[in-house]
Amino acid sequence: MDKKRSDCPISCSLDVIGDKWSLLIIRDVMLRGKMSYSEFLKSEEGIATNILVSRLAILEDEDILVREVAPANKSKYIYSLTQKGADLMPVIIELMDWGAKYNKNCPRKELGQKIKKDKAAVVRELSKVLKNKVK
Amino acid sequence: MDKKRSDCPISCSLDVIGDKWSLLIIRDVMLRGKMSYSEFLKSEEGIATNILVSRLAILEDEDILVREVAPANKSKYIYSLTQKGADLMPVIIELMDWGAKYNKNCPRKELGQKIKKDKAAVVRELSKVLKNKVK
DNA sequence: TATTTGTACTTGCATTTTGCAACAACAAAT
DNA sequence: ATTTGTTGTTGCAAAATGCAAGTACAAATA
Repeated sequence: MDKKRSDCPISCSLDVIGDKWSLLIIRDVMLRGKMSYSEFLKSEEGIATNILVSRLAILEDEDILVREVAPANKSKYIYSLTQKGADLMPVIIELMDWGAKYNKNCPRKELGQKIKKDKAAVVRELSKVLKNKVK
Repeated sequence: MDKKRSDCPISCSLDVIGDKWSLLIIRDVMLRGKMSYSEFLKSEEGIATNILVSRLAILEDEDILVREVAPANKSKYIYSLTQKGADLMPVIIELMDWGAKYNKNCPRKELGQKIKKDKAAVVRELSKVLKNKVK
């Protein structure tokens, strides 16, 4: 890890995930069931290959993601959330809520609607789901 | 604003505040009562002057902060949160909680303890407080 | 067996952002 | 008249990002 700018917990969090890409990878794993390099590459935002490699390495190094060889295909890797990674879920949910509220071109889909109606319930349910997937 | 990478609300949020500095400025205004360029400069993370100027301009442009001439001193500016800026509070709280949970050198202070005990209450109370300060 | 496809990268280079240090404009205070 | 405080600007170096092409190697296909 880079050296920290301060001991403020917000600053510490941003030291790790304060960029335009890391949380999109987390989103893909957490909410879209994506698990591999090639799936992340396909996301509509269009991350570059070198950035993706670099971010995956950082996220693994920070114990946010875990990398394992795919059982079905030895030349494939599978990325999963750790508990630390899963604990970013509320951050993701809040970013989604704020983004949907202030961007006209971001229509709320099922999850967005549910968040607007009862955010706490969404967080509770997702927390349960993720707990069973965590590595 | 830059052009958006996608219509995903998370991606849209990160387009605006997905960097290492913006949310620290918001933190200073939201939680530390800071209101001016020179106060932001003093924060322990040590933001550079050109970055600070650039971020303040973006945050103002995005209607997250409002800049006004200080009543007491015409050569001073005062930055305040808009409702859109204040609505970032839950994001900040979640980042604080996550950062405190996973960084040993980030001891929870009063607010951190309160968040750990009853996050929803903190969000509710802060939301009330901020509503009275919003420009 | 030879070739193609899929998957996960690496490399090189241009562009953009960040970091650092010094300097500038201007009002208020001394 | 000079100093201090406040909000910047400028120049340059370093780091991060973006883009395009190439590589390594296992699995699938012909």
